[in-house]
Amino acid sequence: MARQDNAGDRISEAEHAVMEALWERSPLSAAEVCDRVCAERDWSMPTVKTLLSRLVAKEAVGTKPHGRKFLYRPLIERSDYVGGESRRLVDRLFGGRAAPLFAHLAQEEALTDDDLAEIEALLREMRR
Amino acid sequence: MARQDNAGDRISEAEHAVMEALWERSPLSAAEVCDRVCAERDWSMPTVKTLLSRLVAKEAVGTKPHGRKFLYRPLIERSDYVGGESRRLVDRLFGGRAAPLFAHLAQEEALTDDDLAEIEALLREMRR
DNA sequence: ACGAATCGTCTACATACGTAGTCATAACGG
DNA sequence: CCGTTATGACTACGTATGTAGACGATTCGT
Repeated sequence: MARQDNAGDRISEAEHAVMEALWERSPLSAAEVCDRVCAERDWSMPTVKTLLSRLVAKEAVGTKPHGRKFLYRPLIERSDYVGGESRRLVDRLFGGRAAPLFAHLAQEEALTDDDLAEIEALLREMRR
Repeated sequence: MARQDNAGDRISEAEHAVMEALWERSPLSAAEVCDRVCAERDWSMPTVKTLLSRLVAKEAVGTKPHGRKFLYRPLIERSDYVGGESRRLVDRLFGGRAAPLFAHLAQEEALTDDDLAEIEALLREMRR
C-alpha cells in the first residue's frame, strides 16, 4: 500500500495561493499564474516559478509540455485540501469535534445572519 | 494604539503543544511541562526549554520566579488563540464565511449526531 | 560548606519556507 | 538565419521551526 501521493507533503501558505489560482482555472502557464497572484501578493515571476516547482515536487500540481512552455494543473482536489485542513484544525483545537468549533465561531459573532440561515437550511436538509 | 502584544508572532505547532499543557494547568515549571508533553511527543527537556523560551519571547507565556526556578503561565487565552486560528482558516479557505466550512464538515460526515444536536441547540439559543 | 542535581541561557544544526536572482536553452519574429 | 525574448532549472539567502547539546549559575542535601 504505497503512500498516497499527496499525503506526506504539506502545502504552505504561499503555495496555497498558487493552488487557489490553479483551482480557479487550469491549466495555466507560469506567466498566467503570475498574472493572477503576483499583483495581490506582490510577488515577482521567480517567486511563482519556485512555488510551482515545489508544488510539482510535492506532486500537488502536474505539468504538461505545451509548445515550448509548461502548463500547470492541480493534481489534488480543492475539496480534499480544504477538507484536510479543516479536519486538522478541528482535531488539533477541538479534539476532533466540530460542535465546539461552531460554538466558537458563533460566540465570536463570526457568523453572519446569512451563515446562520444557510446552516439552518443545511441542518434541515440533513435531517431529511 | 500600540500593536497588541501577542498579535504579530504566530505560535507554531510544537509551541502549541506546550501551550495546551499550560492551558490545562498552570503555572508549571519547565520540568512539569516536560512531564506532560515529552512522552507524547517524544521530546527531551532541552526541546521543551527551547519552546518555552520562544513562547516567552513571543509574549505568549509569562514567567514568575518561584524559589530557584521559573513558573510558566500562559499570557494569552486559549479561547483567543483558538478563535484566531479558526478565523484564519475560515478566511483563508472559505472566504471568511463560516457556512461553507460547516457545509464541508457536514459533507464529510465529520459531524456526529451529537454535534448536530449541539449546533441546533446553539442556533436556538442564538435566536433568542 | 561543598558536591551534586537542577534550571535557564546560549549555541547549534537540519529542514522548511518566503522570496528572488542567474543562466542556459529553446522558440519566435523578422 | 540570427538576435531577442520567454521559460524552466538551478542557486541563493534570510528567517522560522523542530530538535537538542553545552554550560554556567544556583540551590539542596547531607
